[in-house]
Amino acid sequence: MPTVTEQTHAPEALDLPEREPEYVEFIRKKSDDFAGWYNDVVRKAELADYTPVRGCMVIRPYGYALWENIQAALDRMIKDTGHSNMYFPLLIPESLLLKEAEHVEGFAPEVAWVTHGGSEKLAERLAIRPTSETIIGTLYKKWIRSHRDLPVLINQWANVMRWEMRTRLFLRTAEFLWQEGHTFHATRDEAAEEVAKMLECYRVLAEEWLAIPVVKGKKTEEEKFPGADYTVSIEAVMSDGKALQSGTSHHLGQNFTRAYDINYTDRENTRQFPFSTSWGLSTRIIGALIMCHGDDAGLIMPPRVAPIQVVIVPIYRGDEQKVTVMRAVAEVRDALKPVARVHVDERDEKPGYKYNDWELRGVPLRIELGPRDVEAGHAVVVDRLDREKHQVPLDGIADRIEVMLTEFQARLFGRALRTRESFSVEVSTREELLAAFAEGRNSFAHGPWCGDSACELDIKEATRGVTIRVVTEEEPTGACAACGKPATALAYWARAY
RNA sequence: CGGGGCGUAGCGCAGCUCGGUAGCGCGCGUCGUUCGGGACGACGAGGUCCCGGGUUCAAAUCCCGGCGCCCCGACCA
Repeated sequence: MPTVTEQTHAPEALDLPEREPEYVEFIRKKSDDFAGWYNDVVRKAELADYTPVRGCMVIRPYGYALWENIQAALDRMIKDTGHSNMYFPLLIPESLLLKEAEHVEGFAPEVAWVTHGGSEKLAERLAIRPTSETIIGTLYKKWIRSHRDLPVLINQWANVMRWEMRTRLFLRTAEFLWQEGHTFHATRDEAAEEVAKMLECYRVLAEEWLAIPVVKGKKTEEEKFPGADYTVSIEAVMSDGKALQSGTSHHLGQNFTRAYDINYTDRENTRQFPFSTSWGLSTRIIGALIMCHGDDAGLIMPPRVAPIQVVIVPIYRGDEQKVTVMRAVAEVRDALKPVARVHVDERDEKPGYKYNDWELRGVPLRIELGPRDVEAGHAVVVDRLDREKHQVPLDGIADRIEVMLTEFQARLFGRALRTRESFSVEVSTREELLAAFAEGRNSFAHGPWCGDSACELDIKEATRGVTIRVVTEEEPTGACAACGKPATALAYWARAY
């Protein structure tokens, strides 16, 4: 300890820890206020913002670049599994929407209507699509004639609108972007195969691209899509312990094809109704990414979809150093281009400002390059997950960065998996199930279930909102954890977004 | 749809109780000094105080009526 006469700093500085803060807080703390933290991250990382339009957000360039990367990955999978993209109208005549009873009932409360064209009142009002089964079915009625026309495998990337009571950026907005796949098949089994195949695509997207571990399973009667025979989904656990449905795939049976009179002639020359499916994944998945991976410093982007994977922050003083440093920066940038999405931050700001800024935006790797580094022939690479600083030789830096990005992706997934495990609890009695959610606690509970809707609603009531996210094929052991009746499935209970 | 909160500079807010020149912080612009974890100084630009009525010599402030947004519940990808 320095004596008083040796002090070179303000006296109070001596009482503070030696260590510099690792980051500065510009956003609310995740542990204090999860919802506030989420909002701050979305807006300050410039993913999205509110607009003058009720419940509708603007997706800003950084957020849209992320969505485009997600889209590109999923679009590839959709095409590789034999589907073609097309585009249907935004507006759906009311009469079309009304044909499938359950479907209407499910969506009616949240449909927005167009009632006028110019100054003229329309004879029939038009719904702004909340989903497109009805318009697509109506058109395919014209095009499906023979068993030779099947299967129909199509997808569209579109916006849809649902007049939600309460909205949250990305998680629930009145207008959102998604893809909706729609297929028609000759047999129930073939449609079932399709439903499973597309859910698997969603799992791959979530786990392998977004580093979000998910549970695949079937929705209960309470939670399934209006008009579906059954719905399957991928469920992810956020870092606050709440679950988020992140992609769904529906077996529509013949419900829609009967309602819309879509039929074909089979080999035996008899009239048949095809079986249809639909499946969708929306910009909501970005909300999952944020809540799954983010920390107190902001976002953490999975490298495979990160708009910027590596950011280079040049450090220099004066023009002479600038020339030397920028030459090295250009070399590193060019070396990295073939292996990574790289960005050089040339803004006229101090390095510390840039560090915080890029951490908030979740860029996986940051390269700091200053005169000392150029001199020594290395770069300082800082990892967004643990903020460890690594000295990496400039010679062969691209190979090293490529490996680091791959490792980052795997570590991020591992971390998310551990988070989910920390909320996971196996329950076999009602007491255990209720305890898992006591006093507003969040858990991801799994245990045997009887399959009864009344039982599910009873738990929802008793816990103020806990629902069965999915049930899986796994063989249940023991009696229903909720009510003690014989179990028919293994269920996952959680509070959900 | 129930409950709560808020509309004042780009953003965050104070001022309103008790009417009298519209403020603070951040950000923004110019210049200078700075630059290895959000620097500092000087000067400067920026306002239908959500809208409409009313009271008053005078309204951001008081009264009446709208509108909008956010948060918490019920419903939902």
